[in-house]
Amino acid sequence: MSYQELKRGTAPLRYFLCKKYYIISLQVFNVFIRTNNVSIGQCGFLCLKLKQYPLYNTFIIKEPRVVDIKQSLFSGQTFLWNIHKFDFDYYSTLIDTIPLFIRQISGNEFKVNAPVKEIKGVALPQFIRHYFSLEIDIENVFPESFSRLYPELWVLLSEYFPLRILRQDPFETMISFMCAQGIGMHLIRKQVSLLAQTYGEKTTVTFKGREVVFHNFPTAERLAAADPFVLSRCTNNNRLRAANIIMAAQGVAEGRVDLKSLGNHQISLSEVRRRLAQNSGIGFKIADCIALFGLGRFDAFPIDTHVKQYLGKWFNSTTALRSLSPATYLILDEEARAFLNPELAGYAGHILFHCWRKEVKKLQSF
DNA sequence: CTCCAGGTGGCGA
DNA sequence: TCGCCACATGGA
Repeated sequence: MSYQELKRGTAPLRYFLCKKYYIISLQVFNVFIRTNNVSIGQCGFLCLKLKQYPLYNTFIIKEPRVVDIKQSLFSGQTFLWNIHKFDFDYYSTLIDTIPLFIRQISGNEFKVNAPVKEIKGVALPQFIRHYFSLEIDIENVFPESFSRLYPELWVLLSEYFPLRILRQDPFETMISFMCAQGIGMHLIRKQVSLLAQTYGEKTTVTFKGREVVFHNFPTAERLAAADPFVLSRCTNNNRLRAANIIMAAQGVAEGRVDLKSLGNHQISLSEVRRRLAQNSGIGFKIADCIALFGLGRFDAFPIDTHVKQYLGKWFNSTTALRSLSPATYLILDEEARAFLNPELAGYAGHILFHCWRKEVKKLQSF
């Protein structure tokens, strides 16, 4: 099959529901797999666990392209990489599954299907639109004046406009970001993964004749009843973090922490932040992350070490030179809202965040 | 060996 | 309010 033939063929988005998980079988974005410089076929189906872990809080939709599978898996630049990355990091079974997919694609089972009618349009099921926040238009994310005020930055940023912020489960987001304090992404992912494996319900799914094992993210009740010492094996042996997670889970399980009501956009952002930060182990930054990724509050603007850095470098904030105390945090938050659209400050901030990490810091991990 | 990773909270000046 | 420090591990 020639490359041109492959390029013409795309398949509709298909999806199906397995318990809490959506597994998407997709060929939508005209992604092609290529190994050793030889195209072996269109990516027939990438198994994407749609309801993935909150640290993977972004998703990039790019134009049709050919990707080198090895390069894309490890260079971290492409849409395809992101999909694989979800699966590879968390499910060893899927590490075996992907090569299997490739074999199937390269064999007789591969078929070219009908073209996709809509990718960003209404043809996509509503939950997909919602999950990928497809209703957010990049035109509104940055104020009109932004490209005039920061022309060089604008060029860098444009590469990141297809980035979507995912609307994820609030509890899962809360616990996951509690694991994300002052350590690298590698360890953060490991912790979340261990929590799921240790306390999450096991689900076996038959997919294309193969058994695929998933672990649901643990329920609040399950974590609330956990032993701190045992749970600390999942939190980098950090007893304090383990205890905080258990207390937070107890709060949710007992209804003291009502994440659902916090999702009400009538409540002011500062009130959401205040209530979340009442939990031990949750400061302003984690609270804003929960709001942004778990509560769909795209106005929430989490400030971490990277954000602080780009506020100083790109926007000449002298406040960013100070240490990140709660007081400094609030000032930086105000400053950022002055040159961003306050309603979507967090959405813009996340685009800036990834642009900073990749283009300036040259970090590989998403 | 040192420094830094998508922080938080406790402490003393 | 502000500057340190512990918390814990691992990769560069």
